[in-house]
Amino acid sequence: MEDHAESQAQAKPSRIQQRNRGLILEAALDVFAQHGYRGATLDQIATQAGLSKPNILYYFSGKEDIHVTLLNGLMDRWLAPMREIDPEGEPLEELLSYVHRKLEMSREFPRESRLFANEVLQGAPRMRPHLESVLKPLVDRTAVLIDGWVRDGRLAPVDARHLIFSIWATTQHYADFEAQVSVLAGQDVWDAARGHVDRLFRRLLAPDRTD
Amino acid sequence: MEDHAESQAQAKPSRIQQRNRGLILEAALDVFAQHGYRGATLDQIATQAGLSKPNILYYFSGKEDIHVTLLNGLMDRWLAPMREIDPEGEPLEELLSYVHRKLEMSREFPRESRLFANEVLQGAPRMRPHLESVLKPLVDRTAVLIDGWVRDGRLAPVDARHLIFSIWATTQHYADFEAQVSVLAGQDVWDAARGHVDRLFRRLLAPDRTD
DNA sequence: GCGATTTTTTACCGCTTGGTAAAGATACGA
DNA sequence: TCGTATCTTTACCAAGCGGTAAAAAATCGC
Repeated sequence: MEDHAESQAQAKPSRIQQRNRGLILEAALDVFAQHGYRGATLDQIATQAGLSKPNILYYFSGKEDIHVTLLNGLMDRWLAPMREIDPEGEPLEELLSYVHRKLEMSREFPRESRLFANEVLQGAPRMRPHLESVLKPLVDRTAVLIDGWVRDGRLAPVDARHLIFSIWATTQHYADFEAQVSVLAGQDVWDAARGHVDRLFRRLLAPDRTD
Repeated sequence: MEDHAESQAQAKPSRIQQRNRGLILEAALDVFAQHGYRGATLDQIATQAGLSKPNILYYFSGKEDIHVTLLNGLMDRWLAPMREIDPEGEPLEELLSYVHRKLEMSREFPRESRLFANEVLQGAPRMRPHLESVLKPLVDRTAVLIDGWVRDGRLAPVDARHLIFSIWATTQHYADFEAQVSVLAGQDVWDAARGHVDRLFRRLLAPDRTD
């Protein structure tokens, strides 16, 4: 317990600690995404991670700790596409790029999408503070940006917040409702999805040419 | 046990049976929609229904029985808006009416929406047969109808199946992700939502005037 | 190599879960 | 009113849950 820095939590996680915490979070992502918070069990997570249950509780203080660690850690990656919208860019292109980045995230990280979906579906009991403190400011800022673009006539009139909802809904749908989509869609789901959402939002947002 | 009709399951549910099965299903809808299948408990359902747990198991053979009864019973109501699309109607109006009916369902029956969302999110383990046998034929039929409209130039070109996904995604989003929407949206969410989705799909679907 | 620390395992615990047995209460037809 | 069928309650499990204590094992600084 001879810390160099006083009143500081343990500073340097060992190699083993890093590796095992990683294994646990990876396994927990799988299990939570598939069964939701209450449906997931520590035994499942432990088995999937290749560790024993008490060993997991050596690295995390409990089930909830694992869950919020996952959620908070994912938030940044999840919101990155929106942060990348360039206020100086061409409005239509910026928003369409955002749509495509979001769709790509659904394709590459469906578990993360389902983890959030599960949490929000159940009322976001463990994430609401984050929604208020992180998501809301970002959305507010983006909405102001979009409103400005609309006011300048560089985008067709649109409700910025509901536009954002639509983008989230349509893109995340392919990850969250994959069980349904796979029953109903043909092959090349993602190709068709890219073409469809591009067309959908292009037609919505392209300003009517009045020249 | 003196049945008139032989080899028939009990034909006439008594008043009490009807009432209590109804109470149970109503309570279970609440609980399942909020916590998902594994997160829900029979005790919660029993308390909410005002009955004892063993009494609930007198009317249903188990937790799963309640769940599939709910799901199957809801399927019809849930798919009704799509069935109401009139092949003889004006394409754009028919599809926009469908969108509005769907949005109205999200507003009026958010629990039902979340129940389905939970089930599909988890891979539709208890509903996949229904998806294949009921949902898929209906969607196939509707897609053929839409394809025809597009071929006749009465709708702008669109991938029928992905159009349907978009309609589901955008409208159900307001029910399924209400916890998020309520943090981010202003007042009059539903008014704004109606205007937004109408505009979104009108611009997507309205054929380009080439006269 | 050795003492101290970190990591892992074994053996549990109290509680909740879905579900059951069987007695008791209630409703109902004759 | 009485017997029978329906309904409800009480008292329980066995299994699974999240979590803990403490000893054993592995690791690491020296």
